[in-house]
Amino acid sequence: MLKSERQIQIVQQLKANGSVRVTELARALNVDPVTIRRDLVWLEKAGHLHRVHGGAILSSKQAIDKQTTDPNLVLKRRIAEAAARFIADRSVVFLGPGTLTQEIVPFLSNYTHLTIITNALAIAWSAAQQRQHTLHIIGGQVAADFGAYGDNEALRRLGADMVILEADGLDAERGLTHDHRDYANMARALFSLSSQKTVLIAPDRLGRTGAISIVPASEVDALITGREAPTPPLWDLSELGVRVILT
Amino acid sequence: MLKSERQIQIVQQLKANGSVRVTELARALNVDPVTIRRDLVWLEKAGHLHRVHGGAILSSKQAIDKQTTDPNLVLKRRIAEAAARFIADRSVVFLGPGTLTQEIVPFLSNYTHLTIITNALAIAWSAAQQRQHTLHIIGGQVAADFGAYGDNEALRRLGADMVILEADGLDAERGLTHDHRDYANMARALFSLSSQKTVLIAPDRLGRTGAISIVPASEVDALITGREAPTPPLWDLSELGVRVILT
DNA sequence: ACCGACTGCGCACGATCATGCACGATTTAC
DNA sequence: GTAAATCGTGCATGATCGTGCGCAGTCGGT
Repeated sequence: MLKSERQIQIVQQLKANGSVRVTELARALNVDPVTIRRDLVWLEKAGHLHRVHGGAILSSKQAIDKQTTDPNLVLKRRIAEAAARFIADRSVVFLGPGTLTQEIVPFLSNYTHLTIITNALAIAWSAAQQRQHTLHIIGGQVAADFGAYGDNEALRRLGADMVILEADGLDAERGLTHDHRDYANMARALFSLSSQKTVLIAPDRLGRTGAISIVPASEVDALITGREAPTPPLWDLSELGVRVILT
Repeated sequence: MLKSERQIQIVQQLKANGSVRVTELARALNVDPVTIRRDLVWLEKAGHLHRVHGGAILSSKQAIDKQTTDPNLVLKRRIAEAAARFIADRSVVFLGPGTLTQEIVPFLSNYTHLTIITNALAIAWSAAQQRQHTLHIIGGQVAADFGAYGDNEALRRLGADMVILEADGLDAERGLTHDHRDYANMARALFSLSSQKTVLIAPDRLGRTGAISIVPASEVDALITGREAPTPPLWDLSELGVRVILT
């Protein structure tokens, strides 16, 4: 059994019962208790549970999570976790606004130090809870709809090892697209921050064309999406030099 | 049963019945009374209940507990509400970082429209929940200790009808002071945003002198503090042209 | 194909924690 | 005032935890 599969099992059982025990999990999943403990340590850092002696219980934040009735949250977390693994420790990373990128933040608590730059208020707020990192915010007017802001002038002196953005569409002809004009313009400017451009996209948006073009598909270095993605567009993208990560 | 589960059970039963008895809990949860007692000790330290002979009852603080753990919050809210009344509707207001200024935000929900500028992450986050206002953020590196940031260059093109900051000390000789050097320097720059400078200060800090000077007392236009403030320094300040509001 | 770096996992060991029992001190009830 | 209930605390014991170490599988590069 894969580590990630096992951890999903743990979280599921936790949500079903409200608590889990190390010994029971070890017996049920047929692994050593120490492995379960390591899983719990990881899951606690990611904010999925609260560890106690003998097992783990739902974290207080988790209770709120149940309220957010986003059915895609599991998928979003999956993509976000894959994106987090893509980030090198001690590097400088830019996180753009969006619900997908936002889910990356909890997975960054395991890193010893990162320099996080963002223009998304929600990301800044959650990243600020992790004290070990350096956080930079790009100022400007906060847009009511996607809670981000952008002051193009403020970007000029900034750079990053990698830029992570999300998009509404990606196909070989029209390239990376978004349905919102302001977002597309901002994304275009943000991509100039780094030569390493990583894009998160929901699997059902692949092959779809959004309203406004951002950049040609060939400029995207890495694409992270779910394994439900349809194969035809993936082929085209790989030929354009886009590294595709399915998760 | 996990220790934490048992404690949750205890708290739930306590909230349901208003009181719990050690012997009953011990029998119901199938553990030794001494274990229950230890749980109660722990829960009392955590503020969840109040121990009495034979069991435990709801702590009197319990009702207030939902609101806060900060004993000064009532005072802070009082000062913040007075400050909010000072803000004119449809105006441009700058809110500096701090726990006092932060409490202003909830009182702004009744205004039809404000333009809020801030460099405090916590304030930005809570202000963003009120969609009717325009929110500007000043970018820069987020300081770990007071969660604010400041890029002096970004301030140049900004202006506001009023600036609201808080301070650690204010007296006639040394003027407005703060214990934190970075905050003091930032506050000095922020005051340049507006000719209307309003300062919030805890009443026990009046007449006290903080580590670093910000501006002379005469530059402060309005001072908002609690009615517990000692009279001697207030007199001096009034003579310097500072409008003093007690609440 | 080979090989070094990396990762996941199990085992072992000393440290820590949770719990029950015992016994003297304290409180409560009548 | 006295007896019973309850409490605090030291101690023993078993369960659980943290961590160093070694082994096996994986992956990218030569």
